[in-house]
Amino acid sequence: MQPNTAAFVEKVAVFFDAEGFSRIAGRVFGRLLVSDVALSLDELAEQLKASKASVSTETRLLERRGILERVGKPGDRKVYYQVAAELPVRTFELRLDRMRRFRVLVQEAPARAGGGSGLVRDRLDEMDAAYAHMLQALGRAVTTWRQRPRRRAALSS
Amino acid sequence: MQPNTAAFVEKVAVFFDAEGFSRIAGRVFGRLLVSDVALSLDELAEQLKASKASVSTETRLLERRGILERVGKPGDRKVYYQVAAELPVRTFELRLDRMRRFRVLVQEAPARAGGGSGLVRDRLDEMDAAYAHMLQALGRAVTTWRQRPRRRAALSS
DNA sequence: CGCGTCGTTCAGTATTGCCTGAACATACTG
DNA sequence: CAGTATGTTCAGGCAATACTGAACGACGCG
Repeated sequence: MQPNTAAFVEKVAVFFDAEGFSRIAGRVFGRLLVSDVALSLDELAEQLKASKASVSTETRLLERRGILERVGKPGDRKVYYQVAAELPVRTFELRLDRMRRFRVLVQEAPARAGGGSGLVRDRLDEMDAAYAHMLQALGRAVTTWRQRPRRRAALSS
Repeated sequence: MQPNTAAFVEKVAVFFDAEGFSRIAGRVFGRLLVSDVALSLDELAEQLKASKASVSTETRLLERRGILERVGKPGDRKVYYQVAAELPVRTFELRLDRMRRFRVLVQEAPARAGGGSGLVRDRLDEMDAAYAHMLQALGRAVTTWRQRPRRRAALSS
């Protein structure tokens, strides 16, 4: 692996770290982001200097979140990982999910659910309205991106 | 502090935890979110059963991020904290920042900066375009929210 | 000035959770 | 069916860091 690539991978790793992921998860993602071929567990473990155990755990986590995909090769028992086809959309949906989860937290706040009125109530209502506004805008943006006009793409099937 | 409130505070705390903040930072924010008066360091420390040292550190962190505000009371030397006035806007701006930071990471990826072409290059270009699209939409949404028509608000000065 | 109040800083501890090696499960191969 | 390759799970070590108590500094008041 080129030193340039290694540096990039590490940057992605610290970013993921700050986002609540493990560092190895970030390395795996970063590595696959700049790979033009799918990589096996062993390849990832070796290139990232991490144990196969960690790589196995983290790849499955990332796969569950729709960030990675497993692919097979004919006549090969190994599992290969690559970045998800709809990666950008997927990452935005993950962000949307986080926002939605926080919104329900606000909605279920006792000061709000319990009726009543006052400063706190108003504040929470405003938060909720703001989240409604932003979530709608974000959802629409994802949709328009999905439907964006594309250059003639290579057929994949 | 009511048990309901304590439960809410704790929920916010675990959410913040997952977002990379410390748990106490989450507790402070959660508590202030449902308080109709600004709270002092000592009050926060006591109610959250945390040391004044931690609360001091975390409040200053949250203040630096524009999530909290310090306010004073006439004839009182203490510092009181409350949730920022423009809280919703601020939280979205923080999310925007994170996205922007990741975008520059992608833009500076060696496989992209180094010219060339191919699958990886296309993927990174697509990521960048997607981020451009989403960031623009988000920025617009924040603006429209800022300019939203409001009910007659109580004058604050 | 001296004293009490308040906030910050810092070294040390405790806890969390990341990461790993080794054992285990499963599936293929000859 | 034995042997091998591959992926997963798990207990334990270890590094990072969250949190605290105590010392410190600053400020205002009498």
